[in-house]
Amino acid sequence: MKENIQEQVTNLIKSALKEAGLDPSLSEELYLDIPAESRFGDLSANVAMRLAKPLGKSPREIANNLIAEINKQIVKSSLKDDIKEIKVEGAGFINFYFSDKYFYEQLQDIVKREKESLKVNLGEEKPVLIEFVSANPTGSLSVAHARQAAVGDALANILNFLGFQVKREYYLNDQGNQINILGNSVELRMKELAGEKIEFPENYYQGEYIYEIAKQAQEKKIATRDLGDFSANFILNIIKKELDDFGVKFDYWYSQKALEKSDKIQKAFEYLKKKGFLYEQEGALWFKSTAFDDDKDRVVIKSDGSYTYLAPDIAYHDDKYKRGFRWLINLWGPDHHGYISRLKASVAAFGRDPDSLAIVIVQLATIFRDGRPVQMSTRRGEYITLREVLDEVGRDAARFFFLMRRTSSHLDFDLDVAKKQSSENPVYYVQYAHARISSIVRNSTLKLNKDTDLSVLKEKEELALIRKILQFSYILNICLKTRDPYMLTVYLQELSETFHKFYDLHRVLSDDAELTQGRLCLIEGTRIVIACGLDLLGVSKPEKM
RNA sequence: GCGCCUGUAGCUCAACUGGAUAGAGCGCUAGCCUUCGGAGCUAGGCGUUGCAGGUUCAAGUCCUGCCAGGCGCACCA
Repeated sequence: MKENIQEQVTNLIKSALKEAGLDPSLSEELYLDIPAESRFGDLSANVAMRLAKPLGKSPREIANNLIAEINKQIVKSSLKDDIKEIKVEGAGFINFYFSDKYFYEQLQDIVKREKESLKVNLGEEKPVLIEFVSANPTGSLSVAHARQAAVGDALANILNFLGFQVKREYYLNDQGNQINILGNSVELRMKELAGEKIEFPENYYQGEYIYEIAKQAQEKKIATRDLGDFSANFILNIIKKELDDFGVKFDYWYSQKALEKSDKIQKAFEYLKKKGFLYEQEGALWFKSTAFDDDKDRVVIKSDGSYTYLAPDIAYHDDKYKRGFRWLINLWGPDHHGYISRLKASVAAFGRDPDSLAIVIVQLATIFRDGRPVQMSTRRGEYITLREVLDEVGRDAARFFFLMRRTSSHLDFDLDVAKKQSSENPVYYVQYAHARISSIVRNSTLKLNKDTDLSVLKEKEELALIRKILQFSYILNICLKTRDPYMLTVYLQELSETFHKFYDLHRVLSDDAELTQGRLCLIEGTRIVIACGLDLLGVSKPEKM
């Protein structure tokens, strides 16, 4: 693929600034974006407006001077044939209009090299560990976990596509209080099943599935002290199956129990002690997180000698870096946001850049059925599970819906809409575009000729479609910057819409062989991009529906 | 009380690092099937962007205050 045209244009503007005798540092203000409407060109620069004040000149005057300079330079550059026109518009925007030739070349490249042509290497093989879901193995995954799974997996796919070396990890909380309570819950249910009269505490696990585990434990004659592990393992297998059916595969399952058995926590503490970040007070051991922007210091070893949750977590994150990862991404629920500063503090205490740990807070989703929110109560063990959503709407709709809103925003998930097979349902809308294109290509008597002359594509809708196709990598870039795959779902809907509009006005298959060939390439290019986007989201791309 | 998130059309949401006339879908109304998949397309109106100030050439976006909602503030995990 050619050097990114945005970079080239940026460089062009920078050197024009220099030639115009302007302070090069002013170009720091420079930025380009793709205008919302194509009537403002394909790329738009706002430098002139940024420079108006420091230079004491009007933005349009500056813009005109810059354009004159750019025009001089462009003749010598490789952009000569790619840019058709540069205009000052509005308050002083410098708008670049790409040539049709540029569009045809790019489209041809996509049709020929398919997915490979869409890749942009931004990650430079940087090893990234993305940790998500990490739910305690004490019950089925909830919709909150489901959303994290969808977001984490799609984000991992996107980063991988952009050239990062991504691994997915699930931190397994297989030891501690919750597991003990789980074991006790099962023990009590076993007694109940055996006919004993019991009183079941409120903080025990209330769900029906505890009976099922109790039955199994009875049959297998599990010793009482092993009930916690047995139950956790039993549930873990359920979770693994749920994730598998959701299409999410983890590279690593990191056991907290194994971590605590190792000497990693002691080693980490020794280091922190040496650096003076640990101290004793009131019989407990404290981590001096206030040295790194935390509100207060945090206990790591309680006065009864046991670890707090933070202790293994400090060692765990130290270990992530020691395993060679240079960028850590954690997906957490909103209830954990107060935990961010102390974990980042621990990263900083090891002398690492706290920004190399990114915490993405995944907001909750509310499930709607028949137009009303479905009430949940974790206390009674009543909550909508990933399994139920999967059974009800299927994997594709579930994954797409969980990604449809910005990750940091609350999401309303309407089960009734997710089940609909109409334009109301965005998943079907996008998949339908893919299936429709597949069908046309299948029905064509002419075989797709990837070398055909694309300059037959002159209609407004055809060029609009190419323009949209070419925005794909720009969109992935936004996903990277925002660490959020959601923009891709918006883009795929827009791309599908642009395609449907084209389709409605123009016939692909006609008596005109050259036009037919050109349009076959156009829709095939569209299909390749949609397919690639759906792959990244973990949604299937049907050729027939 | 302190901290984080949210507040945009009747509803669900967009608006990418501040950028051009704040956009989509649903719902409502009226159209488009002898043609490649109608699971599609076209047209119609819906706004004091919670309120009040401020910064800026430019504010839904940034800052301050207030109002409303959600979440968090453990020697729980």
